[in-house]
Amino acid sequence: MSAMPGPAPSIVVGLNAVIIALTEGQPRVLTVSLPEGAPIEGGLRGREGGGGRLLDALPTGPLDPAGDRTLELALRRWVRTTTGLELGYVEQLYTFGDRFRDPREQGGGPRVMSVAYLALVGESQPTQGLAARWRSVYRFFPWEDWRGGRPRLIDEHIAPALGRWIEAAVNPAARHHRRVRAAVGFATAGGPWDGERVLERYELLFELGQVAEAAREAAPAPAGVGQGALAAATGPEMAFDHRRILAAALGRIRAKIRYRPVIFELVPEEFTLLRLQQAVEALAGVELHKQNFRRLVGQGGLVEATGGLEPRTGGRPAALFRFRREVLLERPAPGVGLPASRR
Amino acid sequence: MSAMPGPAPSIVVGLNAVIIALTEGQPRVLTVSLPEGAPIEGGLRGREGGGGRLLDALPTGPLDPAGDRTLELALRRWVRTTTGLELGYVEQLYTFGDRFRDPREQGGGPRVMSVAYLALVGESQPTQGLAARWRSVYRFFPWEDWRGGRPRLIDEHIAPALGRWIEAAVNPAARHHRRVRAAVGFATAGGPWDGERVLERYELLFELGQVAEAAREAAPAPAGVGQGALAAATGPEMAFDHRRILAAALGRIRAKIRYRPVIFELVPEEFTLLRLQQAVEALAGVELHKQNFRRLVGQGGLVEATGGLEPRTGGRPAALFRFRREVLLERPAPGVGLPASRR
DNA sequence: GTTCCTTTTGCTCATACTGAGCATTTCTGA
DNA sequence: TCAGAAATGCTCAGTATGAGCAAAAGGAAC
Repeated sequence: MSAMPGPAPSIVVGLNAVIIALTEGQPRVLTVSLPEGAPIEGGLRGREGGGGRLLDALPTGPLDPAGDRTLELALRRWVRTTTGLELGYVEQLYTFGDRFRDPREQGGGPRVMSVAYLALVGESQPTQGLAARWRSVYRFFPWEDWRGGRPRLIDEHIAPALGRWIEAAVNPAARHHRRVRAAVGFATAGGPWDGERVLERYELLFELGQVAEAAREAAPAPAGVGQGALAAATGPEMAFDHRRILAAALGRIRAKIRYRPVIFELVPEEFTLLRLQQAVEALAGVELHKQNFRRLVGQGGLVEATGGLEPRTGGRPAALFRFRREVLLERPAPGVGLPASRR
Repeated sequence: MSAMPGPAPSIVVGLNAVIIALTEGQPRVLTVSLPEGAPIEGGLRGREGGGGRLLDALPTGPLDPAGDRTLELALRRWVRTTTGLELGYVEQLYTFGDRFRDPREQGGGPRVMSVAYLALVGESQPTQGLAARWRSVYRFFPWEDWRGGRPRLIDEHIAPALGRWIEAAVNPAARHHRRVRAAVGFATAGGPWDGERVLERYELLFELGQVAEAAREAAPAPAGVGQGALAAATGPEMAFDHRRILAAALGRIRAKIRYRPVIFELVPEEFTLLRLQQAVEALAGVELHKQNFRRLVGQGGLVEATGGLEPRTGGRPAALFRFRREVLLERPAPGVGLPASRR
């Protein structure tokens, strides 16, 4: 294909962890700070070396071909040794292998592939160590949090940009295609908001030049907006394509909680129904009808009362519940198939 | 970790295609014949060289690091050039990277990773070329096809093996754990059959030593059953871990048709509702209630009548329908969320 | 202690969706 | 012309869902 100068091209494979926890009612992701321009592979590294700005990045580790028996075991071990975190639920998310996702490939560097994993850890896990920190997921996707109602950002910033983009199509067919993509992704045209299309929306914004990462592709600044203003509007950029990976992870979790009881990985052993509901709301990004949520998980056999009470609720004490594992035997797809949104 | 002799270990990355079509009411997968012991990477190859038996394998191609911009584009191109097939729907399935999935790794060969893709092609696509052939998917998973009722194989062969395996647990806790796995996977204990747990079931059978591939792991033949008898009961083996990959693909499709209109990728532009239903049934592996299926896709806005008629039905002519694309704008997850099974 | 506020919990009710089956229509072939 | 086959139309009970009212059970202020 394209002729590159330099040594024979090669492939490097890394493991990538999207580690999600829930604290203070916010979904959080474990990030590290990476100096701009650092290589994509190689360990959870702190603010070592490098000259550029510091960007948030997902922890990325090398894959030792002579190491663990499976990729998942390798990931678990590598996370344990570098952060001290013991991962609970782990699933493979996606493998990212676009060319030039590590810009050093331009200069003859290897093609860098990342096998990304999604991991959930209980909220009590300590942050321990290094330059790792828990960041709110919605910091990077402010348009995905509808818990306080439809985010202003959408009508004030995104919708106009979508409108300009639609109008700029080269012909009616392309315009129609763009209109459909905008409508499906961002629920313009009165359609429903689909919380699971996180990746689709991020990639659409990228194509529009409305996320800070887009400016890296040598594109001209989009219609009168600087990179700083972009970050202020649609969230800070992350290193490499890590925001894309995080978007894929959020979409995956949102889908998963509906048909697998993964939400229980993120709450303590015993919990009140309100806490459980808030956990679901935090991930789904929408508020739910309290009584119906209670009916759903209770009559659905997902939880059982422990008999205990949580006294300090500010009102009537709340009963404590635990996950009822037997549900796995009874229902094919036990999850919290979201009840009505609250507004 | 483990100390291997020989040169520094390295990693090889390949692309793997599970290409599914629907012909004669059967879901089919494109396979190639591979002499046992051939290397896992490198091209869709025919019956060239090698001395051993011929095994069915999934087409596997190399990844050129300096090639296409994305992995998906690389896959499309490679399939097009080697088979002439123009893929329609394509999605990344999973990345397989267990150690020793290519047995040559034992002798110092590289760790072989495969990024597997799931692709759907219309039924009219020609088989063209080489040693590629369309195989019935259920040839490899006879316990997954419930269209003629609960497969005999389950009660006559699998359930007894599960029973022995449960009893052989080392302690009560392990026994309970095994019992749960068996119940969830194979709907023993009266629970529901979950058509999407294809991979889980295959891996369980593998662990039981009840699929032919298990014998490759230097395990002793399981309680009085030879490898040939195994293949006759639970289907022929495939090369490497390709049957595992195919299992993952079948499970993924079964899940997907419920919430995305992918079934229309496998059916002609115009179709009768019975044909559409049979397509769904073929993939889901269960029979559906005809009138309710009709109601579901019709009132769900998934299809619209073209006005045409299909005369030779053996009875009253059937109306022709087409996929109604506008549904994407109206519903968040349009699919054929399966109506009641027929029996 | 009484009152107000807050939160949990219980319950109702209309509507939509699902599983199941009966009945009618419209063709082909004997 | 009649029997058979398949498509199509329709009903009906049971269940699930969206929405909201109301009682119960605590704490805090007075």
